[in-house]
Amino acid sequence: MRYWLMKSEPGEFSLEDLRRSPEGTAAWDGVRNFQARNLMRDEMRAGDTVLFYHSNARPPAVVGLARVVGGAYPDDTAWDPDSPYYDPRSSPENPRWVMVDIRFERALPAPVPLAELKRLPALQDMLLLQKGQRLSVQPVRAAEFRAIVAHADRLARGQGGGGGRGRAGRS
DNA sequence: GCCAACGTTGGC
DNA sequence: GCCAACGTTGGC
Repeated sequence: MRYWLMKSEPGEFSLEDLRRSPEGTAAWDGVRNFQARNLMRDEMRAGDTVLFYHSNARPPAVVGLARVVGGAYPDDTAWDPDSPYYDPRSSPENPRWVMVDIRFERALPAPVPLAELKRLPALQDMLLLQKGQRLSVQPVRAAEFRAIVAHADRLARGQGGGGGRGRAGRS
């Protein structure tokens, strides 16, 4: 099972929008970048876990978890002239873009803002944090995934920081 | 709103 | 194949 991070602008499609979708499931359409497409098409599998990231938000943050429902299939919004994702170079006979279905899993107990991610030593090499990096679909290492979820739990308990281990011997 | 960084396009 | 121009992403 692999881990991914997928970006969406909450004004376009938020984690809450996913939660309210039928069966909590929606097609991740509109990806128009070859590298992101190839990852969805060639690497994503049913059962993979997705970190749902709100980009262009205040603050930008990882806000929840989702599950990949199945493998990639043609993105039909590319064939719709009325769609903002229309691409005349794609056709049903020769689809250029693909999408996957993802299902809402849960909101994190607290969003983990980008600034917090940057503070965590375990995430120093995370793709999201590399300069100039802007892939909307990106692989995440298992250790990175665990660090983010653990930090969300810490933030929810109001323990904020350090990015380190929990305090020992609390009473 | 600004702008750095990046991807894509298309002329040559 | 090169590369300038352009459009987009996305944090700030």
